[in-house]
Amino acid sequence: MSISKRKEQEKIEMHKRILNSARKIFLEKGYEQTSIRNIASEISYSPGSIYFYFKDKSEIFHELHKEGFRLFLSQMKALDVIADPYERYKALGLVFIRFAQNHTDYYNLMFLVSETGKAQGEGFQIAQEAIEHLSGVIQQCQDQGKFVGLNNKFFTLMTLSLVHGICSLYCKDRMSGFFEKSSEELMLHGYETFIALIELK
Amino acid sequence: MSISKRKEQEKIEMHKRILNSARKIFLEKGYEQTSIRNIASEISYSPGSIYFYFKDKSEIFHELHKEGFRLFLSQMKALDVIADPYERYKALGLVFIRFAQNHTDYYNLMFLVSETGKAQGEGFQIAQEAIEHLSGVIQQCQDQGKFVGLNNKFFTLMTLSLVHGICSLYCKDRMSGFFEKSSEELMLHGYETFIALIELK
DNA sequence: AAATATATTAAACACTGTTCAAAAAAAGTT
DNA sequence: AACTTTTTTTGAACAGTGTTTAATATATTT
Repeated sequence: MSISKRKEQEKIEMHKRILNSARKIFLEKGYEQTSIRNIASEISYSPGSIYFYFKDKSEIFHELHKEGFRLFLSQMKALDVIADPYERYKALGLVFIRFAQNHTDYYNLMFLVSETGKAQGEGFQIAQEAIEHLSGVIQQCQDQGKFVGLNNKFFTLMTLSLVHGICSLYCKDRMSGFFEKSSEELMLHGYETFIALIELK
Repeated sequence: MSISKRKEQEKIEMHKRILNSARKIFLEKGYEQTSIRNIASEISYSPGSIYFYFKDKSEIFHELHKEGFRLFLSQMKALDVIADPYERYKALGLVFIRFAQNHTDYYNLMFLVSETGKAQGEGFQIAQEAIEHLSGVIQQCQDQGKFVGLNNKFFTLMTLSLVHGICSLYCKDRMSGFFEKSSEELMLHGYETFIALIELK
């Protein structure tokens, strides 16, 4: 029994080792520029071996995709300590922005790389969890008389779009050069302008 | 003289023929899934010949990239007939959304495909033209007492982020499934929620 | 020790972007 | 018309890609 357990453990560790190698290269070079052969040689394995642990390249990607979302969700939920819903709402946007800044490569992997073209099935679920969290906080704001007369779901979508838009422009480097300030500053200024808009509502 | 002119004409037409083939495949399959061999075989040419007319794959892409921006800019400028700046501002967002709907593949090519990683140099310029156009319309709104006390550039960036965010989610198919409505409806509802927010400003 | 199950590999297949020497076609010159 | 030069086109080659698979090595069980 302990032998088969050890075997299982070793299989899990191999799984991890591949994922570590893949994470490093994926985050560094992006989806297309990462090859199975690169991932394998990084851990001194043959390319074929990878396929013993993963169905294909896309499955490795999805694992990291989910990983990114788990990290992201944990940073969102860390804000639960903020008592006031509206303050929490505002902080949520900043979590988004900070995540895009500190984990640009993850952000790309999670939101901007398309690979299969189709929606991500599994990772899809955890993404939805993040959205429902945001929606819940907005509901709490509305319960306190904020954003009255505005549909909760549409407002959630709008908030999401705005923050994602800022982060997308940042991650694709479409922001620098447009104005004189740094991209990091611009993200915050853009978000603050949005906050200034809803401040009265 | 007329011979060399004809030669030149033929070279231009070959250029066009390659671009037509490339456009078809690029818009259908995206950047990575389009191969030089595909483009060539579509017009019954050898792969090597493509390189007589274009430096590399990326140059073909950039040509289409610029093409998309020209189309986009023309749709923006068609709104110049709207006299009221604020009405024009609102319509500009809808142009964005409609463009993403009607030319999803162009939108992907223009804003979401990254290929080189670096900012697009040439196509960059025409993108900036679109931004300055938006900024100008916002300035006209501010001249009429709208959006007072808000920095023009930051407000431009915010508007751009919001609309681009909506379109990005749409184009990457990250919108359907979240709520019960169709993606097309959601785009409009999201934008209308934003408009409802700034209506009072 | 033999048989079985598991894990790993190298080679192969059909692709990719790109280069380049050779061939073909067209144009210019005598 | 024949010869030369230039322009255009080609197909093979190179180094790379994801993936499959038959052969091999390792480890476990009998």
